[in-house]
Amino acid sequence: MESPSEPSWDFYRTFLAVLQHGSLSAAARDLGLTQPTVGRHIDALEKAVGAELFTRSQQGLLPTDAALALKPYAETLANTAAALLRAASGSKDKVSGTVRISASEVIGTEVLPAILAELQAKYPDLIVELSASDTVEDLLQREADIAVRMVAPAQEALLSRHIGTITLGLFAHRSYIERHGKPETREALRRHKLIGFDRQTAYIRMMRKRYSMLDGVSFSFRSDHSIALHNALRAGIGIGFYQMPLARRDASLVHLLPEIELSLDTWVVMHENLKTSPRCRVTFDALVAGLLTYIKGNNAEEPS
Amino acid sequence: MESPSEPSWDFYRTFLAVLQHGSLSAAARDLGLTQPTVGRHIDALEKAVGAELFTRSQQGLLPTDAALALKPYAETLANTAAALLRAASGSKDKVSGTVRISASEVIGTEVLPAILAELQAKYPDLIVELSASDTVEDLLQREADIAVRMVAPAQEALLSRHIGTITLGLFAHRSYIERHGKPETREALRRHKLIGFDRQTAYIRMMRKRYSMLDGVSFSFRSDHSIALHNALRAGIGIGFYQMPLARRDASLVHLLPEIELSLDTWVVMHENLKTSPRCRVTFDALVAGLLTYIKGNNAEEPS
DNA sequence: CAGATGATATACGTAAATGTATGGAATCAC
DNA sequence: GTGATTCCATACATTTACGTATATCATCTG
Repeated sequence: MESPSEPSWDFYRTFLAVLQHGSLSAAARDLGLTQPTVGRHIDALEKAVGAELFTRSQQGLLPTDAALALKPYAETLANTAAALLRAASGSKDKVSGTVRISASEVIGTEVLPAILAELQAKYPDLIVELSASDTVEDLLQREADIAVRMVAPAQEALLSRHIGTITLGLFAHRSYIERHGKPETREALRRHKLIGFDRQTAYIRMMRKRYSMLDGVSFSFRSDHSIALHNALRAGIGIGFYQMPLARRDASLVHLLPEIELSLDTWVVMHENLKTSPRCRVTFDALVAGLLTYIKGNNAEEPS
Repeated sequence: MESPSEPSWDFYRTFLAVLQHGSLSAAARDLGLTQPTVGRHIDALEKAVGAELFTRSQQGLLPTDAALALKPYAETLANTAAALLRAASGSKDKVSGTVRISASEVIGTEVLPAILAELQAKYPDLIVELSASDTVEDLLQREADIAVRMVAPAQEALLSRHIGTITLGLFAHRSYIERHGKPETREALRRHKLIGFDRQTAYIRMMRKRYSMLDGVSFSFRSDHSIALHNALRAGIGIGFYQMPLARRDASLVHLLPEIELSLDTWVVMHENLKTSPRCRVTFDALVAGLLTYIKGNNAEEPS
């Protein structure tokens, strides 16, 4: 069926490693191979697809357009291979093996650890991989098994559970208020230091839409890193949005202008095929339960 | 990073072949390997994932539950690898290489060949793979590059072009009318032989919804194969739905009860990443243009 | 019931893929 | 500028993986 015989699938793995590391040697180190072997793999793949994939130089390999065009396919292969191994890990009946979770930076770093700690205490053989990033990972491409999402799951073949809305309010650290005073009106905000987003990822663009009420306001501290923003706020650099349930845990944070409120609708999503897997099922349920109790903190209003 | 080193990706290919063919020997023939090699691959993979994948017997290998659970992953790998090779085929500027098209059986067998013949006459280096099936192939999983769909494309990351609606009417072959007479009312239909669908695939389920107006009617000839239905109708077995533009080509088909009409909304869909590929671009445009002229046949009503 | 066919498993020689070692060229540090 | 580092390329040795051949068993065929 194939004309001269399909190239080895291992070549794709090597190809991706070279693409990611930028050199034969670095790729070889990562793969546990040697540099000549990696070079041979690339040679063979180039001959198989009939195109130059890299322009060789002594400080590394520069990918050609053809190589960049193939990159997403190679990434899908890697994701799928990893997902296959995850699916194979652990036994069919017991809760064991690896499950990979994707969540936003804030949720992943501030909220999930406690939930997952409890889960792992209950199931000692369960291995959790947590990807805390504001770039949405694709469940259909098996980049993760379970995701906590702030956007409604549009795709079919995904099993999703609606959690509710996480409310965000304006907060500042006590030390900031002591130094700069407390803004009592929306207009007063313009005279304060505001903390906000920098780069535009898909996730942040969605956030910005909800922030539109403050369009005129300019941020004096920007970062595309949610955690950096959180730390800046807690360090007293300025005023920014903060998840209410999180703020309730930290008495040194002051709630400002309580009438300003944003809400993030939240879902837990899993690939349908995984619902028969005990470890995924159990993790899914734990995330749903944990996030529900987390959200409960929204209802109790904090006195300023 | 990996504990003892990831298994070779080639093992997954071998694994899938064994799963599909049901024996080491058959898989070996398909892959261009030998039976001992395939056996070693399976052994190695079983050891790597730590689970039995097949129960060996002398008349073949029976997949275990674990193997079946891994099958979809292996299939995705195969699809992606094939898509990568397709993407790599041909040069960047010229229209050459392979493009894989998915369409329904009727469209794929009756309509597309003419369109694609013209396309290939224009671009002799273009290789077309046509999958004519009523099971929807997933573009996100790279099972095909371009698809002709009868459902609105919900998923993002897909570039789609709306074609319009294909109208279907009730038809019978002239020979059938001569033998059984021509039904003039909807009630009269109950005394006639009707041709319709059998099994329920996702595609057919969607069709059935549109057929609901005829729910009470029972089909006297059923098949899950659209082409078989077409041929049965043309052979004078009975009355069935037929795409109007197709019926206009065959003078021996008689249009019955013209007030009964169904419509299939039609799209041409392609993965967004492929829009820079000349061969996909050109094929996409040709399909859009060809289907638009095909649909034009709807407007001119045929005298019964 | 005998023979053909097709399946897995094992033994063994060979070819292919990998690793080791070395050379040469570019970049960086001091 | 000189030494250290990092990279790719090449030559050579070795291990690994593959194919061939064969044995054995089950099933289908006449």
